[in-house]
Order: sequence, then C-alpha cells, then structure tokens
Amino acid sequence: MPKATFFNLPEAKRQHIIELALAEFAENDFDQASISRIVARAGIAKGSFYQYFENKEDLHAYLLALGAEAKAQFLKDNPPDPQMGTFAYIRWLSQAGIVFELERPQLSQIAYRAVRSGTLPKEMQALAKAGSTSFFRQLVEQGQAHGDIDATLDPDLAAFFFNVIFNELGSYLIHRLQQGDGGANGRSLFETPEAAHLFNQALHILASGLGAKEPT
Amino acid sequence: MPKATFFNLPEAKRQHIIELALAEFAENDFDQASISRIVARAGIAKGSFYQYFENKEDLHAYLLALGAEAKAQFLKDNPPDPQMGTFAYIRWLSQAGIVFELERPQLSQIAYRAVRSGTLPKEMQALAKAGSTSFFRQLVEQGQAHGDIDATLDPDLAAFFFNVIFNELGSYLIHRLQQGDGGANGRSLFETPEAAHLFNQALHILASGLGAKEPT
Amino acid sequence: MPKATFFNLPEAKRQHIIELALAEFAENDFDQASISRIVARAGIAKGSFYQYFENKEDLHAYLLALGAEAKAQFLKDNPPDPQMGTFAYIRWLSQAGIVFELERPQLSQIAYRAVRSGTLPKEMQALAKAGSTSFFRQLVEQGQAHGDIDATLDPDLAAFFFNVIFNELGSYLIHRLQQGDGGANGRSLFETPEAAHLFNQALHILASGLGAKEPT
Amino acid sequence: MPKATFFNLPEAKRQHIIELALAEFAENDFDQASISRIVARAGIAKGSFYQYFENKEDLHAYLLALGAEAKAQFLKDNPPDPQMGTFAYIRWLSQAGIVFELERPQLSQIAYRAVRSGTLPKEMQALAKAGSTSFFRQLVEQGQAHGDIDATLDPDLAAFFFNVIFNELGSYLIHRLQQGDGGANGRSLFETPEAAHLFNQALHILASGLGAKEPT
DNA sequence: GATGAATGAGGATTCATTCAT
DNA sequence: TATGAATGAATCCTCATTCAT
Repeated sequence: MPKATFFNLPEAKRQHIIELALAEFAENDFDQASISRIVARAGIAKGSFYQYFENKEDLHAYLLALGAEAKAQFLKDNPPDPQMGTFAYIRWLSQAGIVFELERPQLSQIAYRAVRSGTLPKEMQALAKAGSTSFFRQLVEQGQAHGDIDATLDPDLAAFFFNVIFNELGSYLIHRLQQGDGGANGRSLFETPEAAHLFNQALHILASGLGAKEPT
Repeated sequence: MPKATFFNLPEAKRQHIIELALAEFAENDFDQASISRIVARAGIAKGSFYQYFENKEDLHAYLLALGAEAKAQFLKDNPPDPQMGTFAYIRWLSQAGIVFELERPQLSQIAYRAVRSGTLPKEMQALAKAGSTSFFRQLVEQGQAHGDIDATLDPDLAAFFFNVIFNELGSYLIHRLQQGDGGANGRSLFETPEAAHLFNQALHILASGLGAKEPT
Repeated sequence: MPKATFFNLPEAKRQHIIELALAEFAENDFDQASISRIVARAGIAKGSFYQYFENKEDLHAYLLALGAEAKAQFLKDNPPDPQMGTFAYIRWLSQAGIVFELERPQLSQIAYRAVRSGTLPKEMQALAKAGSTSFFRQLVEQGQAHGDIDATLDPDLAAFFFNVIFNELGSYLIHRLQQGDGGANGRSLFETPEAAHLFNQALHILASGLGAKEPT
Repeated sequence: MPKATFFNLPEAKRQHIIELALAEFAENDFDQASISRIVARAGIAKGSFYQYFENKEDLHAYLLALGAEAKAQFLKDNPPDPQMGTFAYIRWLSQAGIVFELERPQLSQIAYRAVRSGTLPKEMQALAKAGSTSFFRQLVEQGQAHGDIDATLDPDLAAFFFNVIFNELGSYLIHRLQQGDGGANGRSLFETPEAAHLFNQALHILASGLGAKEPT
C-alpha cells in the first residue's frame, strides 16, 4: 500500500502521478515499466517516489487495486436487472466489461498484463486468478441450480469457458471493430448494428454450448 | 542461426546448454532471460556463448525453431484420420497440443511467451499470429462448406472461439489434472477417465455452440 | 550536454572529473578512452557517471565544447591589432594557437584527435573541417583582394598551405623547444630568443612563398 | 617479425592473407583492426594466425615494413635525374609519392595511420618520425650546401616544411582531383592539365618560400 | 603444421533503491 | 516532507590470445 505521505498529497498532484503511472504500466510489463520515466514525467524527485510508495511493486499493486475498484464501481453504476437469467447476466457482464475497457483502457490493460504475466510478484497472481475463477464458478453453479445451464456439465469446466471467453472476447471485438474505423472510442464504437450482431452471435454460441438442453 | 561452432560441440555439452537455455527462456520473457545466468549454470565462459550464438536473439530464435520442429514432428508421428470431420479434427489437434505441452512443457512455454510478447524480432510475430488466426479461419470455412459448422455464423467470430479455446484449454486441463497429482507427467496424466470426460465435455460444448443446427 | 546533475556538483568535484576525463581523452582516441578508467580514477560509481552524462559521447562532446569555448575566450583575451595585414594576422593566429596549446595541451590534443579521427559523431566533424578549410579560404581571398597574397595563386591551394602549416607548426615548435628543456611549460617556453627566431623564419617562409610578388 | 611458418606457406596463401590484412589495417586504426575479421575472411583458423605471427603488432609491423620496401622499390624503379637540383628532386619525390599513393593506396594509408596515431606500440612511431625527419633534414643540408636553399634558414625548420607539405600535399591533391571525377584512379587522374597546374603552383610556393634568395 | 574451441577481462549502459541534506 | 546525488550489481557483447587435439 502507498504510504500515508501519498494520500496527504494535494489531490491534483496525486492524480497526476497516478495518470503517468497508469500510462507507464499500461504500455509496459512490470519489469519494463520504469520508475525513472514516471518520476521524470511527473516532475517529482526520485526520492519522493519512495516516500509515497514502498517500491515499484507497491505502486503496481495500487494501480491494480484502483482498477478493481473502478470496475466494481462501474458495475454498480450499471446494475443488472435483478431478475435476469444466467445468460442475460453474462451478456450484461460482458457488455459492461467491454464498455469499461473502452472507457478505461489503461486500467484494463494493466489488469490484463498482470494476469498474463506470470511475473506477478506473489499473491496477486493467485488472487486474480482465483478471483475470476471462483466468480464464474459461482455463476455456473447458480445457473445450473436455476436450470439455465446444462446440469450435466462439469461446473469448473463451464466456468473456464465463461472465464476465457469473457477475458478475450472484449479485446477481440474492440480490435475488430476498430479496423477501418478512424478512431471512434468509448461507447459509440460499440453501438453499431455490426457490433450488436457479433455480440449476439457470441452470446448465442455460448448459450448453445453451455445452455440447458431442452427435453425433446 | 547458431554458429557452426555450436553444432561441432560434443552432443552432451550441446544438449546441456540447450536444456539450460530452455529452462531460462521458459521461465523468463526474452528481456528478463539472462545470458549470464545460462553460462554460469552451464559452467562455460561468457565468451564461449558468443562463439556458439550470434547473440541473445539468435539463441532465442533457435529455441523457437527447435520447438516448431519438435511440434511438427510430433504431429507427423500422431497423424489424424484423413476422413474425420471438423470437430474430430479439432479434437485431434487439441489433444495433440495438450500431449505435446505435457511432454515438452518448456518448448510450449517459450512459444507461448513469444506469441504473447509483442517483442518478437520481426517476422516470427506476424508469422505466428497470422498462422493461428488464418489457420482457424480456414478450418471454419471448410467446416461451414461441409455442413459441420453453422453456416450462419460469422466465420471470423467462430475462428476466434476455436483459437482462444484451443490456446487456453490445454493449460487449463493440465493445471487442473495436476492438482493433487504428485507429478505424473506426459501422456499418462492425460490417460485417465477424468481427463477423457473433461475433454469430451469441452468438445461437446464447442460442437453444440458452433455446430450446424439440425433442422427440426 | 551533461545533465543538470553534473552542473549541480560541487565545483571541486566537477573539476576533478573534468580533469580526469580530459586526461583520458587526450591520451586516447574516442574508442580507446575508457569510462571505467575515468570513474575508477575519480573514485565515483559507474552509475554516477551516467547521472552526469548521457553517455560517453556526451562527455566527449562536452570536452570538445569546453575546448572551443576556452580557445574562443583565449583569442578574445589576446585580440589582434585590427589594422594588421594578412600575414600579421596569420602570425597572431598562429602564435595564439601555439600559446594556447602550451597552456591547455589536453584541450588541444582532444580537438586534434577529434578532427583527425573520422569518428566524430555527426555535425562536429563537418563543422570542424568546414570551419578551418573555409576560414583559411576566406582569409586567402581577402589577402588576395588586399594585395597581400599573390593573386595568381589558386586560392584553395593557398588555403591548404595555411591550413596545414597552421595545424602542424605548433606541435613542431613545441616538440622542438621542449627538447632538452626540463619541463618549462606555458608561455615561458615560447618567450625565448630561439623561439622568436624560429617563428619569424617560419612566417617569413610563408610570406615569401605565398606573398604578392613585388613588381620589379 | 612473422614466424618461419609464415614464410613456408605457399605463395598464394601468403599473398591472400597479406591482402586481407592490408585491407583491414587500411580501413581501421590499429586498435579497431580485427584479427578475427582477417582470419574469417582469409578462411584460416584463429590458431593458425598465431603460428604465423607473434601477435597483432607483429602483423602490423610487417605490413609497415612491406610498405616501406614497396616504396623504396618504387622509387628505385622511377629514379630521379642524378643532376637535378633540390627542388626538382622534391618535385620528383612528391610526384612519385602521389603516384605511389594512387597505385598502392592501402600501403600508403597504413603508413599514414601509423604516423598519425600516437597509438603506435613503441619504437615504430619514433622510427617513422625520425626517418622522415632526418631524411628531409639531410635533403635541406645538401640543398643549402649547393645553394638551392636559403642558407640562412634553420635547417630543421626547413625540413619541417618539406616534411609536412610532402605528407599532406598528396592527400590534398588526390582528394581535390577526385571531386567530380567518376572514379579515375592511378596515374591517369594525375595526368591532367589541372593537376599539373596545381602541382606547379605548390612547388613554386615552396621554392619561393624556401629557395635561396637571389642577390639583388 | 593446423585447428578452432575456450577463455576472461574488458567495454558501455541501465535502474531500482538508499541516504544525507 | 522533499530532494536528487550516489550506488553497484546486472545487462549484453567483443576480442586478442592460448592450448589441447
């Protein structure tokens, strides 16, 4: 955790540092990210950095935490219909994830790097993995209990499918939709008929593959 | 390419160096991998390394080439039934990939890192990426032509599903099956009823999600 | 340019580093000069050097700049008589060059090496070369216009004579006068009758060879 | 001196090695010249090199000796008119030097580098310098005895003028004449009216500056 | 006599972290 | 609290020379 010193900083200065740190860690893996670059750009002294943070890892962990918090807040601000079934919920979650990625690309990118790095210091790696895994695991179990998801499926395997598609679908769609698109960003990119069509198909594939089979 | 000097080395010494290099690059991304560490462990002089290889990149490329060659050989040794349909083909490919990963985990890991790094020298990156994307794209189009895959699906999106599942399923299954398993490795780990069951389910999910819908 | 860090150093330390660097680059060509040697002698950490300078080239360029500045200052402090003719001007310039070389032999040596190396970074080389060449070229043209220099001479060839004699005469005289002289240095060495005599003869040779021929 | 082994080599092989070594040392200063490159290009083993030569310096000294020998031979093959005066002799010597430089540029270049390096191992430097100095010194003394050269001049200073002009004039003329000349080489470049004119002027300058003054 | 693998000190440069002011 | 100079181990890479075969 950042030291108290950091939180005593004037809001503007703190934000400035965070923004530059986000940019650095969004563009570089942990090892490539450079404290020197951050402080140089932020215009603060090297030593000051170590008055604010324990070390490089401390800053990184803090940014990841910021990302988690921002996403949680985002989901809370875009709440699901409490009545929706499992696949509608997944649709909501996935869509929210994509919009979040479009609106806060740096936070998403840092989290993405962290999960895929293997260089993640210690607990974070396990934590992140366990987090998403157990979340989807729960989701699957509820879906099976409600009859939304094929109850004969191994729940962990089903959770794996949700997890991996959930993780990659956003990047795939964004990358694809940005092809030949000057540089629309944010929500707008995703509010096109083509986007809706692709998204529907993806969800349909998941539903067909994992959904409960109707008795014939 | 390694220099002639390297290939003139006694078999044992050459193997020793390769093994240590594989370990280093399997555990570290290109930038983090350390030539110093390799030579220290191998008990050779720093200078000797540069008698064998042009530079760090040369060694890395060689290891990737070794991996590609080993995998190609492996697939040739475990050929598919020429008559099989799309999903059977995917099953074969996926299974072969998993067994290869179990038997040569370092080679797989190095290739995996390389693809996900963006630091790949020049052509290799494009080659690898284009390779897998266009490969699955082709597979999907053939499947749609043969009636194996739902022809109404966007072929690129379907290829994405194959691609991502193909990339991640192996790691997932291996990781899961190794839980609570002292350290069985290679084929044996994968020749259990549980493994077969999970694998069948995974393929079934794909087939249900992406397969052609029977007319009712 | 050296970093701000360097200029913030205590005067004494900065001077110490500069002196050692001057010695190193005066005794070695750029490639042979060793940063390791400099820092070892200066008793500073390798890393500190790179807090002061961008890199080896940065230090080298700085020393060259110091030399250029020192020489310019020196010439300003020993101004020519504004009325003097071409040969008197050459005499003044040459004498000043020699005294400067005696007083700041390292600065002269570094500049000399730089000009003769061909390894000069980029602009400096062209600058130095063009500088001296075009400078003497101008001088010759003015001399010819004023009737000081034989107007039938190829001006470029005449400039070549000035240039080469100017470049080498100093070293020659210094080397010669220091023979059998314990170690007088600076101006004193040059303020002897012998020195004056040799210098007069050299200038006379030039004037006879290049000067305008009196109509008989 | 090269070892006996070297002189026992088949003529062709020996020549081949010499040519590549000449190329290397003509293009690089002593320290930059690379034994590795030479043996690689010559297709001989590293170890063999050290069977032929004591070390790098041995080879370098040998090449310098070859150059000296070749030049001596060249001068013997283009003998001066035994009756000519000092300036005619200088003219002949200078012209021969230029033609030699045009015909054996590598040998000239190596000698030139050696003289101007200061890195020259030990004796060679002194030797080379002393050699040319004392040669011109002798020439001047003879010229003064014969009344060709102003007897009031300091003979060492006069020798310096001959020496430096002699050393640099060739390069200057060659460089100048090759401007805007596709790539004529050898003697032809020097057999033009412009070349003759420049050469005449240069000699005339020397003669006017150093020659005996006619009593008026 | 020929080979070529082995050596190892040396080169420049980077960077997270510490510490005295 | 803020500063920023100091550190030094670590990075990749080069090259003349030696020595066992």
